[in-house]
Amino acid sequence: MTSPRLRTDAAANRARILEVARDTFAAEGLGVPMSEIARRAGLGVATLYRRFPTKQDLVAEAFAEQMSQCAGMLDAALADPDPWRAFCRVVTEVCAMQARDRGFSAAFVSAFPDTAQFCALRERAEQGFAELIRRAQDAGALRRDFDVADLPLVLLANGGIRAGSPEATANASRRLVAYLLQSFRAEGAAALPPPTVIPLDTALL
Amino acid sequence: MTSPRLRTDAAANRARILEVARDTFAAEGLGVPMSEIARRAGLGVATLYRRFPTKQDLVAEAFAEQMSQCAGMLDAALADPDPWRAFCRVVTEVCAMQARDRGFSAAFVSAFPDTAQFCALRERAEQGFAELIRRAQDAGALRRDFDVADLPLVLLANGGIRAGSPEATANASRRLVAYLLQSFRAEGAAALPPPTVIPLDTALL
DNA sequence: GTAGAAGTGGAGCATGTCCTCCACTTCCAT
DNA sequence: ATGGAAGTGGAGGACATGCTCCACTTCTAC
Repeated sequence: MTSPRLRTDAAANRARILEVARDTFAAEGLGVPMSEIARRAGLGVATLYRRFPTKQDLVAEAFAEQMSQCAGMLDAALADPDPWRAFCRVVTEVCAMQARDRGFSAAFVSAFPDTAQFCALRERAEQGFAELIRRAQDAGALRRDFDVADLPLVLLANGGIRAGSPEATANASRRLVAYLLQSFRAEGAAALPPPTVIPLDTALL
Repeated sequence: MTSPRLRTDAAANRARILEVARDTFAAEGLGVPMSEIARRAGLGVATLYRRFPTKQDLVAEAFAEQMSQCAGMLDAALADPDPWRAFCRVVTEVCAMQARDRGFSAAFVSAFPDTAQFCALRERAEQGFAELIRRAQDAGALRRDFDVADLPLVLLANGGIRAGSPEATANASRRLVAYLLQSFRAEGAAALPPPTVIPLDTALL
């Protein structure tokens, strides 16, 4: 991939850029200008663009780690013998991650429009989550009319939560997720309007 | 207020601007440039700025109607003898409005930072909603740990819902609200993380 | 040490948005 | 009808942001 190895100083700079980008995007969202990232990394803009030809590229690499972290969470949940707990864990953890990282969901749609790698990851996530749903429903814990499309719904809703401080946001998100998980239980389930497929690309501004 | 009355043609233009602005903001959000609004109204930008010195002013006036519509919904709900139905109605209707209008929630925080009129309206809405909560809780329909701060939470979450078409958005929003209302019922209420006060100004981008 | 490839910085281009300026046009009281 | 206040349009100033160009610096293989 990165065939010709970078000079040592360049490699260090590249790493610093990514580190700064991760922190900054997490704290302030994807709206931060490239020049600001460059400034914080103590570099010129040109350097930044030499490593990451476009802002999307930078965002994509900056969030790659969290991407696989998500996949890891799913695998862990799939290994859990208790289906309801597994389901809750995934929803809770993904939402917590989203609440922690301001740019996370935006990165999802803005940075990986249709790279093969991303599509594969998404495909796997969908199938894994569908499996979790099936198990939890078969165990009688999750309501029968819960739909795969309800996960994007939860993520969209959770993505809307933005309180003042990071802590406040995290708290608010936790409470929302707790509410939602209670309504996902099979017990008192009353009728619902039908689910809606949500096209990911138009979902987030 | 508008002491020196406008010339008839100017008044007509002003009205047209507001009409166009309402439609455009509702359909495409507040991101639409002023020049675009002017173009659609068949006017120059200067005219627009003469009537509404700043974009905020235009937004504020464009959404004033919906503002009072909200107040009306609250009054209607307060007149409802069934506390739970009243509570559900307010949540459902406000969320539906928000889902219908892309600029609605953004307008709330961006356009009325601290005009006296707006503060008064908000104050009244908060007190009215608190009253609805109290009644529904006293009737044993609404869970005891539901907090006033949960309304902003719902609005924030609902504001995050953006599917492709207006219809899809409306559907998705309806489903989310249905889920939430079920978890707000007193019956199966399990423990929740504590509520968080949400500073409105920082809430929406 | 040194040549030259690799890397760098900052000015600056292109674009988009809010808003202002001012020469021109339109309405209305007389 | 007409003078002048009220209204208007579009160019363009100010600013922000993604990205490029190119003269200059730094590293590293020899």
